[in-house]
Amino acid sequence: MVTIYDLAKATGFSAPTISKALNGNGRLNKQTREKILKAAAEAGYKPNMAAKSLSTKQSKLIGVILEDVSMQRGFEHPLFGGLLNKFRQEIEMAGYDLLFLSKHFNGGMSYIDHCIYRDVDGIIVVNPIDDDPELENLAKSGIPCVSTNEFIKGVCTVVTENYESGIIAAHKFVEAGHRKIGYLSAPFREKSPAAKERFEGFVKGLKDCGIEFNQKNYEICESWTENSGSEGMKKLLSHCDDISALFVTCDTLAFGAISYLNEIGKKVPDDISMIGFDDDNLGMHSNLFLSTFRQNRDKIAELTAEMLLNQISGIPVPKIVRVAADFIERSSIKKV
Amino acid sequence: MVTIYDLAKATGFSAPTISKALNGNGRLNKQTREKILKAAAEAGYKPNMAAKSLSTKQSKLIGVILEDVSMQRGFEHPLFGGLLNKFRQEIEMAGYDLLFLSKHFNGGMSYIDHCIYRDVDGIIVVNPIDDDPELENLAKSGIPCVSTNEFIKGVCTVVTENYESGIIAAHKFVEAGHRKIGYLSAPFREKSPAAKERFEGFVKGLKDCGIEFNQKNYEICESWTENSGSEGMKKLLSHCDDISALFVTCDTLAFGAISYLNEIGKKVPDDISMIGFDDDNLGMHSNLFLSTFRQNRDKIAELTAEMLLNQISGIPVPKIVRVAADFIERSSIKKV
DNA sequence: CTGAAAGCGCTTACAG
DNA sequence: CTGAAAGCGCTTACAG
Repeated sequence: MVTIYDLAKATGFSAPTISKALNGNGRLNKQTREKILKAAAEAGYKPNMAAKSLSTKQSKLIGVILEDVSMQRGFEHPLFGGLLNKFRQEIEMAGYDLLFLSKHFNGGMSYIDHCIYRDVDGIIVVNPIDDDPELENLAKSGIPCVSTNEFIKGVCTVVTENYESGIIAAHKFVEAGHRKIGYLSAPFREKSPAAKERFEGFVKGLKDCGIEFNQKNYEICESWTENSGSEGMKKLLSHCDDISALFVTCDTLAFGAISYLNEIGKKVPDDISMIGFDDDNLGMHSNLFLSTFRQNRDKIAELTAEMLLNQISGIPVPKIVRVAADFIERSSIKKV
Repeated sequence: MVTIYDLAKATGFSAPTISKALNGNGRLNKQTREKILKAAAEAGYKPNMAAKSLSTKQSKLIGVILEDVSMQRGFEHPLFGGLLNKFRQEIEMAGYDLLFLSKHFNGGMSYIDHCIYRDVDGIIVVNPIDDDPELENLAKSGIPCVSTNEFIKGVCTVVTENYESGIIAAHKFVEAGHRKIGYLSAPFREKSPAAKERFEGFVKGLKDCGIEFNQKNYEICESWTENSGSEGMKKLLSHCDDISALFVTCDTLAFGAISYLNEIGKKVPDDISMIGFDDDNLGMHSNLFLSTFRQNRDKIAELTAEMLLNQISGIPVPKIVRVAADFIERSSIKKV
């Protein structure tokens, strides 16, 4: 391992001068800089991050909170995996590495302790545990923090245009001639606006078309899993109108609903049209038939990275940024 | 931020003594230790990893190489995501964090440079770029290293029992009465034994049953994607016997093959029985009908973590450990 | 059992 | 433009 002292000896300059040359900051004679850079390259000098970190108080580490409690798929989650891939690319270009924050670390550290321990420069909350009280503490800790699709007090966030998507879904159904329309919802959560906003947008969209949403045609599933989609569908059918179309908060639930419908001999879209949300990979093999919304993972990741990096640099950032979802039309909507 | 010097001042002991108490190493008076620990807890002392790392030369960081070139799904890859979830849990209990190694870091660092920069204590190669020359350099670097399902010179590895699985697949088909059997393969790669071993096991399995595998019934796809599965299937059908059963190296290819078969009006398993490999999430919504093998992600992750941690501690580890895959019988095999 | 000294590799003011 | 001094927070021999 070659250090700046080796370079100092080799070039005849002092350690601080080597440091300046390497980091490109401060005034320095052009020739001096070049000589040092050349020596560094020849010697195969690699900076040591621990030393840098200790003296600068910057770890160049971004903490990630990704607790996939709702779907239990961890890295395999349909949205989070893709989002994180892109986010990682973005921050890597700026010299940052990802560090997954954990509560189970080293026999039960809190997120904050983990952050302090590793001196993370910033945090991205991709998917936390519902209403985890630790999150607001994180926000208060002063560590730059940004979330995706999650409202946390004091934390700026990038959120999909759920409301607008709901409106679009309603219009799609109405345009296809549907009038008796149902809604199968994921559970509402205070901090995660998806379920609520999609529903409200949907009701608004129907209203735009002169249709009052009928509460009889509404049901909330117990969680975000496929199974609860099946059960929710069963419950919904037990009290709803003879609906010809159904909007479902997410594809996972939609697939569960479809399974149940198939069980009782009903087909999508012949008997009931359907729109989901997420463009879940799981759907790729239903012969890509479920119309759905695809959250713009790349855009969300880019904006999140930008906002976090700006915060770290002390540049003010907006509290909320919205990103449109793309409607993906496939064959689950029947014209009537 | 409270440091060991603060604790030294508060308790009247010296910094080295504080350090000993905190780390539980070296001889120390029991009361002294207790007094210091109590003071540390009261003051809310958190160790600083950068400082620790600088003086001990241990970062408590495990580098991860995960370049999903073949399927391009990154974190969303069917096997790697799950494997990494579990691996992360294991090493976190030992106080290690994950650090994703990248070639694009900071404008193009090599893996090794990234490792040196962050001083990683060990490396797990989950899925590298095919025949990346950098890998052998990593092995030579002396940093403890372990791979999964990948043969790299000088690196110990945990591999699924591909050969044995191939045998099982053959037996399943034969037991169901099939005689004219085909094989649709992923491309062979020198370092990744999956495709080759599965095929060889399959041929052996047929032989066990007195059936000589007919090379006419064999085709290799161009990559691991669904599309190439469709194309491979098309090619296979252009020259094979009237096969009634087909083993496919992986589910992704199998799904592509099924798509093509459906296109030309053939059904699985009515017209052709099929077994895949991976228990890919993608399959969950084909109503879970494709029989397949599921690699034991948890076991692989546990063993990988154990081997890496042992290596870091200087404990010798075996070169290769094999883990059985579970055959998952669903409804894609028709009795004839 | 405990502490004084030195060091890990780098950077930050501050002089000159 | 360049360097001497000190410091980041912790640990490692080595004395005593």
